[in-house]
Amino acid sequence: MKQQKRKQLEEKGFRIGSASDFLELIPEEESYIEIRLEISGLVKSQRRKRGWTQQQLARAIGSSQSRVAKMEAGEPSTSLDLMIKTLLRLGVSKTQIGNLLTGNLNPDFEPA
Amino acid sequence: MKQQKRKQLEEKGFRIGSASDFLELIPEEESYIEIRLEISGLVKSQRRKRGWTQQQLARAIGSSQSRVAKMEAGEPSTSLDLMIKTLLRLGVSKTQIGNLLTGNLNPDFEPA
DNA sequence: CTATTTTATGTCATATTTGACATATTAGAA
DNA sequence: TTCTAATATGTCAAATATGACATAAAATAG
Repeated sequence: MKQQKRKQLEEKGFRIGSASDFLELIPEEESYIEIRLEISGLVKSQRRKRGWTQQQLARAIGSSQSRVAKMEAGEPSTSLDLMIKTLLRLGVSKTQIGNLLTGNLNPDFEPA
Repeated sequence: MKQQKRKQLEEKGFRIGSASDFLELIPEEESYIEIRLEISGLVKSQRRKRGWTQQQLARAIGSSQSRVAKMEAGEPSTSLDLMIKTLLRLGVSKTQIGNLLTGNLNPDFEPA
């Protein structure tokens, strides 16, 4: 029942293309949403790691608590740009963000 | 003369914070722009690798040639979201995007 | 070189994102 | 439990991104 997943995403506000006959997400759409969710998840985990409230983080990036909540929920109303800026403000490096996407568990890993 | 760099970015449309006394970009702003430029650079190189014109790529993502040009130039008027969607449409994987950010030269590298 | 294709740049109406705010829900402590 | 801090959810005006279009500049043939 892929219909379920599709509905959930659309309720969240994602615009999903008509895709295949079985109404599955095409791989690109899956990957795109996956990337957003991983990034937003990192925002949440890093904020917590630093013991900050959403309110504190919001001030640090010149935004509001509700925006941070939406960002951490991966809502489509928040951009990857804002998420990346937020991660950087949290002290997360470009390399760490890269490692998140490659699936490497060690955030500070660097290839030879 | 960091002033120069700052001016160039502002002419391009980037909004730069007041930053330090020497009007340098704070590290986060540097990193953010760096990330955007690396991503946009990958769009350009991958499009070329596939022998596509900007017009062709534009059609593939439901956009326009001018938007692709701006994206490849890393102009602030184009979002990371659009760049990522574009890369995925070009067949670039999440892992490859990650490797770009970690600085790994081999796009298909995966850590043990 | 000239013609043709490709890419860059500027503008604009529309669409989406944004911070701010109110308020609901949840988590955690006493 | 009740009280309180934290987080989630909904709305909205302002800010920003977007596709489309025109046209300039640059690249590439021929």
